[in-house]
Amino acid sequence: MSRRYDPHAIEPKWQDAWERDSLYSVTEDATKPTYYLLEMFPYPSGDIHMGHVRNYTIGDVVARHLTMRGHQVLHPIGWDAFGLPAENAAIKSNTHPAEWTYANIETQKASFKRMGFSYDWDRTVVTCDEGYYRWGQWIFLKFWERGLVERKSSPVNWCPSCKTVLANEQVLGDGVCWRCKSAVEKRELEQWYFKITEYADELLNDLETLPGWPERVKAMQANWIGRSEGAEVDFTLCDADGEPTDTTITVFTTRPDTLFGCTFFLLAPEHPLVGELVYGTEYAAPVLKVVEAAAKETAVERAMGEREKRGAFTGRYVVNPVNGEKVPVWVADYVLMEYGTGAVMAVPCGDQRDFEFARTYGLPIPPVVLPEDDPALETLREVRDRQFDNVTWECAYDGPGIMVQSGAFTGMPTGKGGAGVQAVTRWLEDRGTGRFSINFRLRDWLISRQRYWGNPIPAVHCPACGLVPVPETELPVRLPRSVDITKGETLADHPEFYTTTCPSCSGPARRETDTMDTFTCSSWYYLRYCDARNDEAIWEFEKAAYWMPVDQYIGGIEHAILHLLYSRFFTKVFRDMGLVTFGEPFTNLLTQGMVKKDGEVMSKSKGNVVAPEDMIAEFGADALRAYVLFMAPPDKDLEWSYDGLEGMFRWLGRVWRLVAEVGKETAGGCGIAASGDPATKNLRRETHRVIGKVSDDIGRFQLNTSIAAMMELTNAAYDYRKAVRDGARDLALTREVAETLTLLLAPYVPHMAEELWSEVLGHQGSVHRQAWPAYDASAAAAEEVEMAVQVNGKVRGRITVAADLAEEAIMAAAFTAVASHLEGKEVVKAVVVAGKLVSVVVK
RNA sequence: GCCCGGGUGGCGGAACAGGCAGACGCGCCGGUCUCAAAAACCGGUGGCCGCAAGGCCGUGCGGGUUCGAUUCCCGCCCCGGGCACCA
Repeated sequence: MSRRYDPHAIEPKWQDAWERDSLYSVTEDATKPTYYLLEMFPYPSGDIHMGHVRNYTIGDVVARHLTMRGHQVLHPIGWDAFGLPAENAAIKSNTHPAEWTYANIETQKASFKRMGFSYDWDRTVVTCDEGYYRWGQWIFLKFWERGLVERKSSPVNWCPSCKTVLANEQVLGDGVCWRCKSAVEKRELEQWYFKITEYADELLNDLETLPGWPERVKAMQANWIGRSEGAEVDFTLCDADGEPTDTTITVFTTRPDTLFGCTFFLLAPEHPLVGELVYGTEYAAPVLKVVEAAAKETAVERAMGEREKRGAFTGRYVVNPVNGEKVPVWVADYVLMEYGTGAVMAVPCGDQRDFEFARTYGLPIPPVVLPEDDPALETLREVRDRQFDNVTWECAYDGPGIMVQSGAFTGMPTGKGGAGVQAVTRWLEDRGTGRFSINFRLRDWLISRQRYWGNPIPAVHCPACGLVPVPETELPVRLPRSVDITKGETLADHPEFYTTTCPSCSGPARRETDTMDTFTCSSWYYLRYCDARNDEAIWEFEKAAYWMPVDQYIGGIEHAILHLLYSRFFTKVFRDMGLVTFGEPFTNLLTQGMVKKDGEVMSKSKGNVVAPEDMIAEFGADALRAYVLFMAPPDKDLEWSYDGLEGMFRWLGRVWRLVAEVGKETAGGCGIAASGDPATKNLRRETHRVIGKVSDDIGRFQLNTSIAAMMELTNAAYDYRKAVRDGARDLALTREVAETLTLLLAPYVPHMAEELWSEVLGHQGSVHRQAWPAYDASAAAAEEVEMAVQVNGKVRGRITVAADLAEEAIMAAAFTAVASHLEGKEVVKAVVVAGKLVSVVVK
């Protein structure tokens, strides 16, 4: 054993030993409580960065801790290995995406082992392995059987840089691609969809069943799903002469109570009726100008939010079902085809956008809802028919109020979800011209991608039979290796791939050449870990039932919607298929903060990257692990500091020397000791206080304070050595403290703890197979406590009293301690807070 | 505009349930050892006043509740993130 702490000597040694002994492989064991701890699996980008180090270290500490606590802990890892970066890298370096990907996986795997992570390597999944992606295709077929797959044409997001379409979730708020950040364009294309909207209600409602998720993430998902209650209202379209036709146009509104204030009607520029309405009329030119301007607009421009509204009159009218009034139909660029029906009833007095539009184009703004304190209410309260056509307001009013100029509903209180809303909806339902309705912002998930390095969609286009699923028995549809991505080829360039016969009629047919969104691969990997090597089924029901749901999931906030929403959707479908019995995959979620340098995220372009490898080379993996945990609570961002890492290494050196000295001291046995002196008592108490603190803190993910507590125990042990000279020490206690500290440290600095346990303290068997130190509350309890004495809120003295002293006696001692401050004053009140302080109020 | 976070020493951060603000670490200052340095160790370290004992101020700002507020309530300011022409 070397005298100094030398991580470079001990870390690789133990990493090899753990691998040799398969120390972290687990199987189902009905006698133990289970715990499934999962960190989001990485994309194999090559080198690991500090974000990985932090994410996986947090998980590793918790996994190791729970194992020592007697749990059967599933702690797997794998690679989210399909995706565009592999294609881009392949083009750059003239290799094949597969080669690049598998080489990177090896590099990353080596880095993870070098960090000492306790993964069950036998369960590794790699999503681009045939044995994995075939089950992804199987899922696609099962979804299809259940009516959850659809191929349809609609306006979609197109990333010109990635040369593929994107799902709505994959376009960031400012209208750019989530991966490459280039501006996304709109294109009308036929694509494959998963009908996630069928689960919209459940995805929203079940958020309430997830108390272990951060509020922030739940709020973001709820926001994204965007449920609105309201009504559908049918407006009858008039012909060119203004006579009603058989055609109705339906709108969705959250405020049917304001229908009487509808003075114009709007269609989205992309609305299919627009061309037909203006064809061959004098209105065609100005309307088409608006349509074309909107079409040219990029998603970035659209995402800018409220801008100048543009529109044009179509020359046509619709009939308002509540009052039979004919209102003009306009095309307006602020109406979205993607939301609701692409048509809107405009109520300028109650909607700010309609208000601005009306002011721009000189359309009337009659008031239909007035706030209780509006002076105009007096004259309008009883007025059923429209008398006032134009408010003088500066902006629309959408708050609660009284309905006016609203026929039979006049005088009724109303507002969002108010009585008026319900009354008008019922009225419409009775006449068949409207109905209660719920609308979601969430759109179906566009899953097809026009790229090579992904999971092929198992479908065939047959000229006779249409779209035909590939039979289950023919899975997998293999992704051919021969595609030359460096020439920009995709599956659509490979006749040997797409030429096929129809599974239904055996006639010539064309295989689908799109691949699936990589988010489909990551939506079920956590289930596959439960039975990763199964070739007969996606997983064995009992094995998934044994481990799932994931007890603790750890990953980045960037997946607050994307991966986490998709996975929840998949799990609900699996439940409906009978593959699992639960509807939520992740019971608890921790979103870890970013690692920053100089206040900014580490990135190559900013040139502020700190390479984990360099830090390991200098201080070892253990110091790096402990450091990233110590510098901030896991969910907060942390600011990297080299000096801080050095300080961590220093502390580990101190622990090393302490345990080494104790090891030497107690090598020949602990003999008799049992001194009852205060220093010894104090150290014993401190030891148990720290056991309690570290145990609690891990449970709360306060890993930074748990390390601080271990530092305090180290300091206390050194204080004891200073206070009690060689030969006089309680060796049994000294040994107990050293062993306790080693056990507490084991999850954090697994190599050092292993070396101390076996080589320095001379135990048999891995420290990681030992039981977590037992916390003894009575041992941690102090016999005497120091209490502060406050006079009028200021600390004026201190008393040290027996912990169980009666309140009157404490009070008496306190009065004595602050006698000078009480002189000549009258005590008005005195409060004793056990173990903390005495508060005296004087006059 | 709406919804979440957050604002505490020179820095990262503590304070679990309203109870002594600043744990722990970094940095800095002083010291021991050394020819010197590194390492290690010892002591100090919120601000102001004071030789000292001690006193006053102090958790973004302004109020409030309370014996007592970083913590609870009301009203603001600033920073970060998410969503946003969603009818």
